This record gives sequence, C-alpha cells and structure tokens, in this order.
Amino acid sequence: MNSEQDQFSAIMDGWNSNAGQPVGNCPVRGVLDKISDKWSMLLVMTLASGPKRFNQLRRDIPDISQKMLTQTLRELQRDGMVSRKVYDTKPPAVEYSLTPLGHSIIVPFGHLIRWANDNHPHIDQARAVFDTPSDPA
Amino acid sequence: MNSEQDQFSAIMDGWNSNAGQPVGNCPVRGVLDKISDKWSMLLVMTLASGPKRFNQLRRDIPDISQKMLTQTLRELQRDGMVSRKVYDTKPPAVEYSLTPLGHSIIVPFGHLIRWANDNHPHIDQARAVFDTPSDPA
DNA sequence: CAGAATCCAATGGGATACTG
DNA sequence: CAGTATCCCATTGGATTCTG
Repeated sequence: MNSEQDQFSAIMDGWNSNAGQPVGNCPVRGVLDKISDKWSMLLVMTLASGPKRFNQLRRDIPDISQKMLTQTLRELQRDGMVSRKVYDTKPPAVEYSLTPLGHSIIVPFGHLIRWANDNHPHIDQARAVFDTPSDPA
Repeated sequence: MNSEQDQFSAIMDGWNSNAGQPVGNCPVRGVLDKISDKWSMLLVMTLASGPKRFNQLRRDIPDISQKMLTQTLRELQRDGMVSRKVYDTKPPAVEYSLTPLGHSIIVPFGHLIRWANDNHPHIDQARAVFDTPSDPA
C-alpha cells in the first residue's frame, strides 16, 4: 500500500521537480510526443511477436499507408527502437525487428493496453451519458 | 520469469486474436488514439496531484493554449476521466479533478513516464548516431 | 519486394477578440 | 474567472505514381 504510494511519488518527482512546478521542457515530453503519433505504438506491438518484413507489416496493419509505414519505421529506427536488416537477394528482402530498447517499451505499452482493454466499456458508457442531450423530466 | 512471459502473452492475446491477425478495429485502438493527442496525458498527470481550477492549469502547463485546454478538458470529461465542478460564485470558480477512472490511468501512464525518463538518454544517443551522415574512413 | 516522390485533403492547434 | 467563437497556418497522413 505504502510502497505503491512511494512508487507514485517517485514518478511524480520525475515528472515535475516539485509541488505545482510547470512541466516546461521536460525531456520526457519529447519521448512521449514521439510515441503519441498514430502508428508508432501499433508498429512496436506488431513487431513484438517477432521480426517481420515490410509487406508482412502492411498485411498485419491493413489500414496503414505505405508512406506512413516507411516513415514510422524510419523514426523508430532513428530512435533506436527498431533494427533494419537488408538481405541483398533479388528481389531484396528487408527485415524489421525490435532492438533491446524497442523490446523494453513493450512492458509499459502493455500496461496501457491492458488498461484500455479493461476500461473501454467504462469509457464508452461515460461517453453515452455525456452525449445524452439532457434527461427531460 | 515465466509469469512475466504469461503476462506478456495475455497482453498480446488481448491485442490481437492470435498469430499475425490484423489489428483492425480493436476498441483498444480508439482509447489509445485518444490518449495520443498532444495534451491529454499531460493534463491527467497535472491533475494527478489534486483538483485544480482552470487558470491554475494554464499556469501549470504554460505552453497550452486556452483553446486546447478547454477542448482537452471537455474530451477527458466526456470520457469520464475528469470531473468538472462549478461553484456559482462571482466570479465563477470551476474546479477540475480526476474521476476514479482518471485516477486509475495514472498507473500505466506512470510506467510509460518512468520508461521515458529512464531511456531518453539512450534515445538521444541513438538519434545522434543515426543522424551522423557517415563515418568517413 | 521495398521503397521514394509528389500532390492534396483533413485535422490539429495557435493567436486573437469577445462574453457572462 | 472561465470560458466561446473565428481565423488561419502548420502538420499529418492518405492516394497515386514511379523505381531499383
């Protein structure tokens, strides 16, 4: 019970320096902003089950465009989350896989996904209530 | 060790039905997309330390515009994460606070923030390496 | 197969002015 | 104080076409 509070405090201490301080240019925000694009998390989770080739990823994520797949893979590669390996065959084969860093983010992602999975009915209900114009008495 | 693997498997089972199935219209994605906007997570974490009034939030998050603060608060309220309480004084006071649902998401957010805090140097380094034009031998 | 390049529509989001 | 309303720009991202 108390250790949970301690853990939370540690998180908040890392989050902002102390009581009510503005969040400002926290380097954490840069990282979270990157994660917050439309496809990064989805791509990481798709690669979590093992290395995949380009068109395999397209099939696994049917609604991603080729442009965004390429672009998001490049960004993840740049951030050291994804490794790109080219087999110089004909036609060429390119295999994408998670680096150790990329693998490590699966854990916090997993927590978030689990939370979303557990609570989306609650959210849907809250929306329905909120969107109810008003209860005419 | 093994229980960690079991937990991961459970996450992935919730994520997609089974081996290599497309992610498609997973309700989890709708929740995660909402979280993935620029301000939601920041606002939730700012409210984590307690209820705050409108202009207090503006001061705590100096770089949010009034438009986005209002808009994000409305969305969080609609999703049942934030509660809005109006004190009909003059001038009016409005207090925002996390609901139990909103409070519950602090935990997975905390894991992500902790990960970002732990790994952003690693990411910065990876970027520097990636952006190095080429090592001229 | 694995992309690069271009065009264009939709959305996000800031600045500013006004209100109860 | 706590918003609403409008304008407008920047970014995101899809569709399409082309290449080694």
